[in-house]
Amino acid sequence: MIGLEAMANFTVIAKEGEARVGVLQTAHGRVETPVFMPVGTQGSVKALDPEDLRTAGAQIILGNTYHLNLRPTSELIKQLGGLHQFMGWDGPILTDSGGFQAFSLGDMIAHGIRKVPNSSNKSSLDNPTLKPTLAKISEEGVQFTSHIDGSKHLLTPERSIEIQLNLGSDIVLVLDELLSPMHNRDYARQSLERTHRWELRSLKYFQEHVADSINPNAQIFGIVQGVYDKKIRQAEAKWVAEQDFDGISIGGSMGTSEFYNGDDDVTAETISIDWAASKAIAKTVEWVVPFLPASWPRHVLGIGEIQNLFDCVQRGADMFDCVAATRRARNGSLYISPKQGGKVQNKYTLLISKAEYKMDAKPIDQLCSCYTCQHFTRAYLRHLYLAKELLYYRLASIHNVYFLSNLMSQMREAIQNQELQKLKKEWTD
RNA sequence: UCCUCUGUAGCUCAACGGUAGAGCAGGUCGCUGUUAACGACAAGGUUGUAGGUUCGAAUCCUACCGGAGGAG
Repeated sequence: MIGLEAMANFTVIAKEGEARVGVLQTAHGRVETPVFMPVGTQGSVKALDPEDLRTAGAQIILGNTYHLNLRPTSELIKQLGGLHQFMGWDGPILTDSGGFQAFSLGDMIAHGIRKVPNSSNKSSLDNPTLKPTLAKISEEGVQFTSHIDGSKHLLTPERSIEIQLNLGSDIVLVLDELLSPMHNRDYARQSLERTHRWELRSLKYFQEHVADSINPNAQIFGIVQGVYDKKIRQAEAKWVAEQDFDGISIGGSMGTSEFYNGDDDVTAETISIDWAASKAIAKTVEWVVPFLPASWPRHVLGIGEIQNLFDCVQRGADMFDCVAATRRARNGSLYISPKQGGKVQNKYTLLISKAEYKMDAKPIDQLCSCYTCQHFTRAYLRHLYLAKELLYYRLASIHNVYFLSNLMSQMREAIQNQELQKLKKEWTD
């Protein structure tokens, strides 16, 4: 039954400064925010099944338009009842539009850069090397060359939404283009105008087709792009805020480069790549939030390192997705709390491969109540990791997902008690 | 007992008589809308031993020691 009294999809229930606790209603249940969303690119949060996800505290997960449409195709998934049914996850799903792949398979390769620059890849920013890419952008959309079989696929804004509706996504994202720190201002301006057109095309297609999709109560989020430039970001935020979206994703949060500088207390002379990696993301959130409707959930795309979570929540962000938790887990990097040695410098992680854990009978984190920490030692996990035992990937991923879910839960409680600053201090001092 | 082959990094193997290298293991790191169970870096050596030939030997010769195979 279509709700006559169009219930708000998002309700803010507590605030501390700009930070807020909210409840997001989706077609597959409610989500308490601020929330961390594990990434399940290909219809699976790598190494975890839906039950693992639940016990690890995941409320909502992310799926991917580009990957799922290449394989097994969104039409197949639709025929099998949609992504929820296909993968056995009955909770909320947010789907990315494929915009990130246009970037990561395109200019990110061409420019030889990483999403978030750091000192170790500064040289590549200084010396771009042009390499063959798998994605080309035009007004029509993104022309992909499949990384699987080399076949060509045109992803238009309309097609992106069609795919996401086929998947039965609860939160659909408009197709956007990310800007690389290597792009010049001319390119940036043209790209942003094109992204506006893509967003409107996405929205139109969504409005015309969602009612007939397998998830008629799906929502659609706009995306605010822009570079690391205060004025541009705010103008973009203003534009997106005027459109008929259910929420917003803040995209292109990727540090910065010497080309852009919109911050008052940073000059081209003092800016550094390291500074950018740690601060630019939070600054971007800070800049755009005042221009966004308070009733819109605010999602920061692709962000999820612990310091960034604190910085962005504090500035009014509600939702985060990030591959870091699960990728780090698989690569031997496991989250630890401050009392266990976690700090900004080590990104709140330990490297389980280190020789010092060879005989360590303690859990990863003695304060953690995840399944892994309740049952297994560092020594055992190190052994599994070095032996490349499959069990390692599951146990490590359970821990990292639980750890971030639990951290977000602590943040929600802290905000309700006006103690977010105190909690942040405990983590960052 | 004889014949053949073979001894190089912890392991498996490269290197025309001309600066001994690689993969793996082990070590230290990196990872932010996943092309990522991935990637980077450093370390690691009296080339089985003892002689000889040579400007120069892991490489050629001799002996010994260790291993594999064959014949008896």
